[in-house]
Formats: sequence, C-alpha cells, structure tokens
Amino acid sequence: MADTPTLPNLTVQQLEYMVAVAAAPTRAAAAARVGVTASALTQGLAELERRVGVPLFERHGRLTRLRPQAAEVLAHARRVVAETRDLARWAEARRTGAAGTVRLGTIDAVAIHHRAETVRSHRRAHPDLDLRLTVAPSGSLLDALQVGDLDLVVCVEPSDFIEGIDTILCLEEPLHAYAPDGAAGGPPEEWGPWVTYPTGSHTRGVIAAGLTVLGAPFEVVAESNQPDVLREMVRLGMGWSVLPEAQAEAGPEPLARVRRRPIGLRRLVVVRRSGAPPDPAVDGLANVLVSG
Amino acid sequence: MADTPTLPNLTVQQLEYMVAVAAAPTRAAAAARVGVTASALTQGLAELERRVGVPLFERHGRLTRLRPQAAEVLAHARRVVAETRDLARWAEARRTGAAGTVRLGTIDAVAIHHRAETVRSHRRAHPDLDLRLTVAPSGSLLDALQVGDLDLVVCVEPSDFIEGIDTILCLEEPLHAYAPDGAAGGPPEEWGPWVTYPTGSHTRGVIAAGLTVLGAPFEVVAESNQPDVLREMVRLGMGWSVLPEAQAEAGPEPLARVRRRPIGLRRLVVVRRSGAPPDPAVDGLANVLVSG
DNA sequence: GAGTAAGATTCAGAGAAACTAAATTATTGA
DNA sequence: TCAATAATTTAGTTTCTCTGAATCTTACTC
Repeated sequence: MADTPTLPNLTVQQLEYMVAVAAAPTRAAAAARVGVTASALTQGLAELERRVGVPLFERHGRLTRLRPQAAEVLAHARRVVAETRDLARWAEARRTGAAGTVRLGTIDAVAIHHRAETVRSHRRAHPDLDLRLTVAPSGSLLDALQVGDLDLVVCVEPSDFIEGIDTILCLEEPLHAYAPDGAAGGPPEEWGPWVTYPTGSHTRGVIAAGLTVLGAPFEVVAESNQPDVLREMVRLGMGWSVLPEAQAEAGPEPLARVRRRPIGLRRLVVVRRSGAPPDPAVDGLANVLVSG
Repeated sequence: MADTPTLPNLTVQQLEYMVAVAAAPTRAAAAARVGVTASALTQGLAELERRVGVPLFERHGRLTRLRPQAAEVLAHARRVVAETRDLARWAEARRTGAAGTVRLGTIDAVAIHHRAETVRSHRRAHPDLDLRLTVAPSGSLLDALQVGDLDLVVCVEPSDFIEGIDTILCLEEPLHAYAPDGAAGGPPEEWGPWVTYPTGSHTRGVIAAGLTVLGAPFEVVAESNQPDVLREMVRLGMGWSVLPEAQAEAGPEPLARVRRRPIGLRRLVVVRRSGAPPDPAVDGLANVLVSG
C-alpha cells in the first residue's frame, strides 16, 4: 500500500508503447513505429509494468507477448492514447485559429456591405470557430472592446487618440451629399437642412468637418443611427443628408448625389485591445477583414 | 508542426494537478491536496501547458485561474484521471488475489466432500475471481497441470517423484475395506474379489500396497473411476472394495467396514507448477485449500 | 553441433524532467 | 507604508528516460 500513495504516474508515452507492441509483431517493429530504440521500448514498458504493479508480459521463445491479463491495461492504453490524440487535434486547431471564439463587433455598413461576404466565407472555412457578431455604432463598439466584451472591432476611426487599442486601416469610404427630389442645384451655402447621425457619432464628425470646409451650414432637423432611416427621410423630403455611397445608393431607388466629388472620407479601421493575449482565431479573422 | 512529431507526452501526474487546481480555490490548496509544494504544482502545470501548446491559465489579481478554453483540457484530465483510478483499483485487486483467473483441478472427493465448503466460501469472498473447476482423476489433473491447462490441482500424491511440480500435503484420508452384505468375517486371505479404481490410478496403488501388506489377494473383477459406482457395485454383491470413508459411508445407506482400522492412507496434496510465475489469486486459493 | 542471425534485454552514461527549499514578485488589506 | 497572502522564479539535487554498446537467448542452417 505504501508504494502507491496516490495514482500510478503513467505517461502517454508508455501507453503508446503498449499500444504499439500490441499492434506490431515484434518489439523491434513496435519501437520503429514509435520512433525509439528497442532498448527504450523495453525500459519504458518495464517501467509501465512496475508502476501498474501487475506482470503484463511474458516471453514465448524469443518473442515477448502480452499476457492475457494485460488486456485490461491495453484497453486503458488505447482509450487514453485515442483521447490524447483528440486533444492534440483540438489544440492544433486552437493554435492555428481554426477553432476558438471570436466576439466581433462592426458597424452596420461593414456587416451588411463591405465585409459581409468576407465574414461569411471565413465562417464557412472554419466550421469549428465560434464567431459572435455584434452590430452597433463605433463608439459603443470601442467601449465594449476596452471593457473586454469584444475581441475585435471594425468601426470608424476615432478622431482622438485612445489609449490601449491598436488600429489598422481597413478601407476608406467616400461620403456623398444627397438632397430630396428637386432640391439640388444651388451653391453649398444654400444646402440643408440636414438629417444625420446623432451627436457623438464618429461619422457625424467627419460629415460636419467636410461641410464646414465647403462653407455649407449644418442645421440638423432629424437624427438617426440607421443610414437606411436617414435615406428614407431624404426621400420623404425632410432634409438633406451625407451618407456612405454603399448605403445611399443601394436598393431599387438609389438617391442621387448632389455633386460628383465626396464631402469627406470616413476611415474604417480594424481595432484590437493592445494588452490582449495573442489569439490565433482573432488574428486570423483580423487578417481577412483587413485584406478584404 | 515540428515541435509535436507524435503525441504530447502528458503524465497522469500533470493531469492530476489540473484536476486539483480546478477543484481547489487556490494553487496552494491544490498543491496540498496532491501532496506537493506549490512550486512543483506551478512547474508541472507550466509543463503541461507547454506540451498541450495552448495557453490554459491566466492571472486575476493574485489568483491564477483556468481560462475558459481550458475546459476541454480539464474534461480530458478528469476522464484520464478517473480511468487511471479504475485501473489502479483493478491492479490492486489483481495484486492481492481478489481478482484474476484460477483454473483449479481436483479429484471428486475433494470437490464434493473435503473442500467443497472451502471453495464455495472463497468464491463468495472474492466475487471478481474467475474460478474454473475441473474434476478428474489425479493422473489427468497432473498432466493438465504440467501442460499449463490448469493452475492448481488437488489430487492424490503420486508415488513417483515428478519433475517440475511443487506439492504440499493437504490431508491424509483413511481408506477402509467394505464387503457385500454377509460376506465379511473371514481372515484377509479369504477377502475379495475386488471392485476398484482402474489401473494407473494413484488410489489403486495405495490400495494394492495396503492389501498386500495384510496378505489379502487382489483379484479385480470390475473397475470404475467413480467411487459412488464402486459403492453400488459392493451393494449389488459384485465384490469387495476399498474406499475413502467419506465416499463409502455417505448417504442414507452407508456400507459397513470390514475392520475398524484402515487398509491404507491416501495423501491428498495441493500441487502447482514449479516454474509458474507467482500469482496472488492462485496463492490465495492454494492457501485456503491447504489450511482447510 | 557449431555458426549465425534475430529478438530482446541489460548496462553505463548523458541529458531532460521534476521536486524541494529559499528567494522574489505582485496583490490585497489594515 | 506595512504585513500577509498567492504565486512564481531560481538553484541544486534526485529521478527518469533515452541512446549506443554489450550480452543473452532462441531459432535456423549447414
């Protein structure tokens, strides 16, 4: 009893030896299969036998075979080796990013237009990846990222530097001005009034700056975070708007631009927390999001 | 890929550490539970993490906890530890003789009379013991023992020394002479004719020697290996016989002895193969058979 | 039978792994 | 700031495990 205070400290290596000798005709062959010398195999199996505490092998002529009672141990060995193989596969998938969890947050334009197909095909290529998508305005996304509720964000680049995050440029998106039917034509001084994103919105900041440069007044009569709502407001004649081309001109009845050149560019960036431990699953998704 | 040519060489010890830290609030407590220092636990888990190749732990304040993704590894660890515990129990049973296989051969008198209760209670005390009983004449039993078809034999001691077997005296059984009704009474010279065991029987040898010493002729008119058959032959008046008391005088109508003192003693011995590897299950049964 | 080859084990030594004890770092709370 | 707690790092020792060489045993061949 004193020689087995706890559990026998078997190693996967030893169990592998056991499985190998059961499968191979000779020990030399088994040794070759697991890639060690016959000597190592002998010693390893002797150690296994010692730790189990029950005789497992016997010599028949110049072969040594398993004793019948070793069948129990062999079955155990097979189970553990198989499970360890599964574990190794799982670990490999985790290491390469083929499996894992990524909590992705994007603004609507990215999820619906720019990277919709990218996300879809990445998900298809990695069926074991647990991908959770949150769609929200840029500010909310960055807050969630900093708190640790998200792993990866695609949003409009914030105007102020933010501590603790790394950003990579993903794409630059032109913002065009759109007017209700029949209202276009005058100089910028006569444009408006406007329907646009709420105060605090990153995109609104870009729009305000662009209009100011052109000398257009920026009187806001309605707000929404949803570009399709803003588009319908323009169509209803409530006011003018500056919108991403992809969202203003999508659908059966696209709005018409007030002028050919954009009012401004909004920079969409891929963002991660600086301090976060490296995670191949996040890396992989970030890469495809950047490269498109 | 080059760092994992085969399988990660995890040890049961490491998996035990993993299970312990999952169950205990702190690492120090886990270390105490498995009976090592906190340092050993730290190093062992670091090694496990390195071999799996996936980060498993993270520090929260001054505690280090399992990361969520370690759940897979923990499940694996629990399975393997549990199975190893089962294996250890099985091995312990084998070591002590509580489990295993014993192929026992005995002559009929032993199985039916002298050691019937011994075998029954031994079997009851060791439910996991696979006990196989063969009943045959002594000669057959010893042949089977030498060939390896039996592990343990209880039979009449052979008159000649036999190479390769170890015998221990179990009990000495008196053999008495019995005559058909009304035939008893005369001097030994007038005894007979006889019904007895076949030529070659160990018991027949003992009987022949005993009768010769008394001066009785040994004319044989019928033979059988079965004592109950011999007893019935006596009852039918076919001849006299010399039988073990236990078999001649059992049942509702016991035979009557010709004289009070036995004709001879047959020595029943417990026999094992000399070269056989030690087997606690066989040892255990041999012990109770000898001591009765 | 001697000679030889195959299968396996034993031995000695080198390198890796794992443990303990002590020193160190980091965090929490008074 | 001080002390206590949790864990890790470091240094040194012991234990494992492997390779390569030598040995032992068994089977086969001439």
